[in-house]
Amino acid sequence: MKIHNTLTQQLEELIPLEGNRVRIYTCGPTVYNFAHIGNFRAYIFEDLLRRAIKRFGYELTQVMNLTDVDDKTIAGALKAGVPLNTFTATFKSAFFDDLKTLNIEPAEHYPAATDHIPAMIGMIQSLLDKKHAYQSDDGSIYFSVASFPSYGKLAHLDMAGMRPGARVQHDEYEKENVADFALWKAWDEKDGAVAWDAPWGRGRPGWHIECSAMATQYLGESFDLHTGGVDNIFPHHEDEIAQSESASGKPYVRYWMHCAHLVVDGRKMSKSLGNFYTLRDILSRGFTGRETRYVLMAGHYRQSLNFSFDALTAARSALQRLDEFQDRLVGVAKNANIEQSTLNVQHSTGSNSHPSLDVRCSMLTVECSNSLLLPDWADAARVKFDAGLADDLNISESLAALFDMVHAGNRAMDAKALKGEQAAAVRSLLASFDLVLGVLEKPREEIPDGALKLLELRQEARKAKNWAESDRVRDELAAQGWLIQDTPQGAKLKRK
RNA sequence: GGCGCGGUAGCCAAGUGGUAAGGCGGAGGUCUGCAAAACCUCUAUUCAUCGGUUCAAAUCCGAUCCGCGCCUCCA
Repeated sequence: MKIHNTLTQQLEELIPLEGNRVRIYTCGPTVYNFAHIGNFRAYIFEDLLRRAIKRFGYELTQVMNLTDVDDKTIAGALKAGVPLNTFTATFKSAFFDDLKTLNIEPAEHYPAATDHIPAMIGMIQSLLDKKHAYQSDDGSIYFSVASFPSYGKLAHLDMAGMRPGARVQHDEYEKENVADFALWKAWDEKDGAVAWDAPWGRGRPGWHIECSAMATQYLGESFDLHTGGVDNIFPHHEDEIAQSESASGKPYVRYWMHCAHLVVDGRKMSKSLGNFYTLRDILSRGFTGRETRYVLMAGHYRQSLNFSFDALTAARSALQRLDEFQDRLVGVAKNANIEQSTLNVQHSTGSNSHPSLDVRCSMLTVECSNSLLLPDWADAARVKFDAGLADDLNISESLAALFDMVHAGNRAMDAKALKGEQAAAVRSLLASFDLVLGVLEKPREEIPDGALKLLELRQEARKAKNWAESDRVRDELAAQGWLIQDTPQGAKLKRK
């Protein structure tokens, strides 16, 4: 599997530092508000990466941090008049709800910053001891960029050529160098009750230190992969490298991956611009998490994605086509009396399941036992699907493989050239694709008895060639939101 | 000013030297009592513009135009 490394600006083969396990740190949300779809673009990119890594046979440990102490969370808690942890708890919980809605697989660890203050203090102390950090007059601790010669290597910035701009805050006059960044912020009135005691004084951690400290605790001083949005490259990730490598004396991360921004109407979407949609906004307009996931996933992660409601509508159509195809496969398999259990051997159901090793193995076994049954076009799709993923998550190629397969499969079924066992094998292949895509599972639709009765009524009317009655019943069902789909195999109901 | 990304059909989007994937939309067709749904077929002689290299360029080189991001706490 090849991935684009921000550090080297090149495609590189992903090779874990230790054994078969990929250790990955993904920058998570600051829990001061509902996350917006731009945030979720990043989390879905990370989810796709995670699932692809697993598909290629690696084991994986993923950490996603929750930033629950910073200027914004403190300000939010103050405004709401509640303690910090009460304030952030709401948004932590909302975040996990949203992950479920988007069928994002849970990471192995979700450390919150406020639960790891001692680890941060330890790392800062080590940096002070090694003279990589200093205390300013107000008591804050700063990292000295001058003490880390390769500063700027990730963002490819030449610090010597950088000029102090107007954005440098007035209150940063205490720093030795404008590029120096806070490891620890001395307590300030605005912080209210939010403070911890450190050997050098009371205060709270700076932003970057939490990621370094928690990554080290859960993944070690050196690990494989670190991801985030492009806007994190500088200064956040650059600073993480500086402080982590200065503290440990070891290389911090081997591969860095960053996803491009999502834009709305061609403009950067950000909380500060206020032109953002939360997942809840999308849902309230009648779109589903599944459709949203499709849109956010379907573009290459290093390409900026222009979000639109038209794209959601297009995703709905594409997903319906995939659903039809699956239903059709099941129909063909059933006609050949392929056992239901074979058809159901499949993927992670729902967002909570960890496709554990067991599930994977059984999945692979099924795929193996079925692979001999796969028609050539399906096997070609499998090869192309994997080739796309292995090429720096070229999801477009993988999706093209999927749709090629749908097309070829429909043609084969039109020609009655697909045997029941083959249909079941193709269905299994789809299920294995969905271990990565997470969008193929059709939400189960319970059809109420009333609707089924009406459908029967219509069938009787049609048998009797009573077209007026048949059409009346059809209209009645339509009024209830049901579409009748007359197929050679009989009439089916479908939600409009 | 520095660094970086991008401009491919109505829309979205792959393709980094060998003659334009895929999705949505649209147009025809099949099926059907009629419809709908579904499926099938078709839908870019051309890749921002202009030059150059090459047997061969969307792909390489140069120039130009346009859009976007980062350059201190925003995924």
